[in-house]
Amino acid sequence: MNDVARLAGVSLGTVSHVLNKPEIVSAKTIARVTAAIDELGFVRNDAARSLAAGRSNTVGLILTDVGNSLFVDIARGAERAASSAGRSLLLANSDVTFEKQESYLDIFDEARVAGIILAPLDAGLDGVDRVRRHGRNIVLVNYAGDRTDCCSVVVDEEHGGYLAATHLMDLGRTRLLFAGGPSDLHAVNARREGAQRAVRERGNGVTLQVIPSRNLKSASGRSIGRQLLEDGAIPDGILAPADQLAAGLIHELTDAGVTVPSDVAVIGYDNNQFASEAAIPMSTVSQPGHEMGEEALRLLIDEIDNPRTHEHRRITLEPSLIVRRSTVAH
Amino acid sequence: MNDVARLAGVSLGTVSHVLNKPEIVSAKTIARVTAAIDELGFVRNDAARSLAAGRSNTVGLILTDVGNSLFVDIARGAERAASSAGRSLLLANSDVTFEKQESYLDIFDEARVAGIILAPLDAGLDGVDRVRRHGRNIVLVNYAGDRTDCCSVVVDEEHGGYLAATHLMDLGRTRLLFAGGPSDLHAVNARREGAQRAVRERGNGVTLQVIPSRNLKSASGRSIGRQLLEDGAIPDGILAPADQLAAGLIHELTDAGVTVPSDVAVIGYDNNQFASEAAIPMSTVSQPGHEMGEEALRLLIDEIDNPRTHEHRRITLEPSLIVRRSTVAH
DNA sequence: CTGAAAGCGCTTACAG
DNA sequence: CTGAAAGCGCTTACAG
Repeated sequence: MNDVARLAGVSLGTVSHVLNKPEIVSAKTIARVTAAIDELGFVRNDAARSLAAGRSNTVGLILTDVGNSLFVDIARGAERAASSAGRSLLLANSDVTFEKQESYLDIFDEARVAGIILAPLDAGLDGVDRVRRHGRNIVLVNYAGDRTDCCSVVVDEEHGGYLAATHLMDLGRTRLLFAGGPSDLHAVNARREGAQRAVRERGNGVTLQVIPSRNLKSASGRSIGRQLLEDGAIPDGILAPADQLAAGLIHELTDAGVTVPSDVAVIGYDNNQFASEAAIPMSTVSQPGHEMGEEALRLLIDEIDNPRTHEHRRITLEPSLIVRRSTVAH
Repeated sequence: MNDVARLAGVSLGTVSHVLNKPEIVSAKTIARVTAAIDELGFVRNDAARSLAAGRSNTVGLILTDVGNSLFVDIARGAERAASSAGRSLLLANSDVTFEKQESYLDIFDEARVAGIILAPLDAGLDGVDRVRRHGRNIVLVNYAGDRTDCCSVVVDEEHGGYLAATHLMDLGRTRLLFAGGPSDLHAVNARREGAQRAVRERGNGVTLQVIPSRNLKSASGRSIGRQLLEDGAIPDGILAPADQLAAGLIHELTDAGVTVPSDVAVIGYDNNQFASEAAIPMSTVSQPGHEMGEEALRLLIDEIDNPRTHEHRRITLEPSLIVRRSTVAH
């Protein structure tokens, strides 16, 4: 920057002003300085800038699982909102690992980013406190426990379960199964409760069985499918709290000659990319990932820009039903 | 850090030494300093550290498309290698957009990261030059054009096409189709050439037709499928240069009553996550994403740590064939 | 093994 | 509108 100032024949401070507050600099000076910048190929040192300014321009986003397209959508939404707010967005993947989540929180904390958006694991929100004590702004997305001391963007998981169960009952299914999911996962519980409420409200002799599983992966779906086949008691409607799990289930059942959707209608959750690509395109409950990312970033920017007046709030978005051939033949 | 020094009763420099070169500090001092750090909840300011040290500890990775699980694998591999090298890895998603790729290069450049791993678009490698002129270390992954002035990790795409075609011929297929892909994409061309070489070497009256498409998405596969059905000339073996495209193709054909694999065997490319989850699990050519990420990070670290002795090289990894039910019924 | 001091490259009141 | 100068929080020779 010194070189730029010398070449342009102005002082250091003026170059800085051109970069940060061009509106207070004369057009002529701006032209001279930008010409010098181009000639020298100058790139501002962001470390020095952050240090001197006491704040950074970048925002960090920690995702639970980039293998799940929901989080990719969140990232895209956040990225769009960030670039229209003139901020850069850096990503980190905690890969469903608590230690990595904590480690990335610390990395962003050390980097003195302007703020952090965290899609947290159920495992614990301790890191959030640690980072907030250092004055870091943080917004939670996708899961927020019962925290009200920071902003969050969540989806009404209970309603998602309700939508799925209602859909199956509308199709005349009466022997329902909520298949899979660890029972210590908040989202899974909420989705199950929504399904149970739908069945309760509808009454009419509809039953809802529940079979938990260790995780939400395809293999869990397969093993539940095997179990159903062994017991010989196949339900006529299945709700799975994850598309992957639903895919494994469909797989196992159709391999054994069970027909989807006529024998059993199956609905997943998350509207993952592959849900529409499967040979039997999958009905699912879709979460508005883009919107989640955008809203989260907007809340964060508000907190950064208006530290005084900012009020923490929780935005709850609604999931939507997507009907494909795993529940309704065409 | 000043507060830490005061509380521990040592000088600033000593605190810094405890953090960076504990081996030259006495055990007693280390204990006192770490106690003070814990008590104060001190977190080192990375901007100041980078500025003073003249280098950063973090490495940036720019991915083409986090929606493609190949890139997620690359990120995981790089992440693992980074953490075992004591570096932090920050991700950015260029989302198959040239402007975003360039913008993230600049962001990492401004941040003075220790190095950048770029999975570049075919569109152009100009940004690479710009960033290298600023002394930034950069390693290319997945595609490198003909650059030899920086390290790169690529996969033998031609061999992948060869593997796929050979597999189909081994199954006795004689009327092959290389389906889809824009012909200006390097990877697509290389895969097609590999397939053509396999057919040429094998001879034996095997034919290989080529139908290009605008992109590699599922919809392109569907439209090629429709075209084949209209023409009434269904090949008995299809190679697609992307799993998504293959999925669309399989979809369209099976909907019309064509049986996969008995009527036509279909093989995709990339071993995306959904390839194994599909109702007809898909044969595909797998690229060693984890290894690509690890090797790229290793090359980068070598360049960072040994600026004098480092020699640029290109590592070419081999793809492998994964056989599933879209080519071989069980 | 420890401390004092210069310096990294910027930003930002402040004075003019 | 522009310039001179202090200071952001560290690292790192250097001296002891």
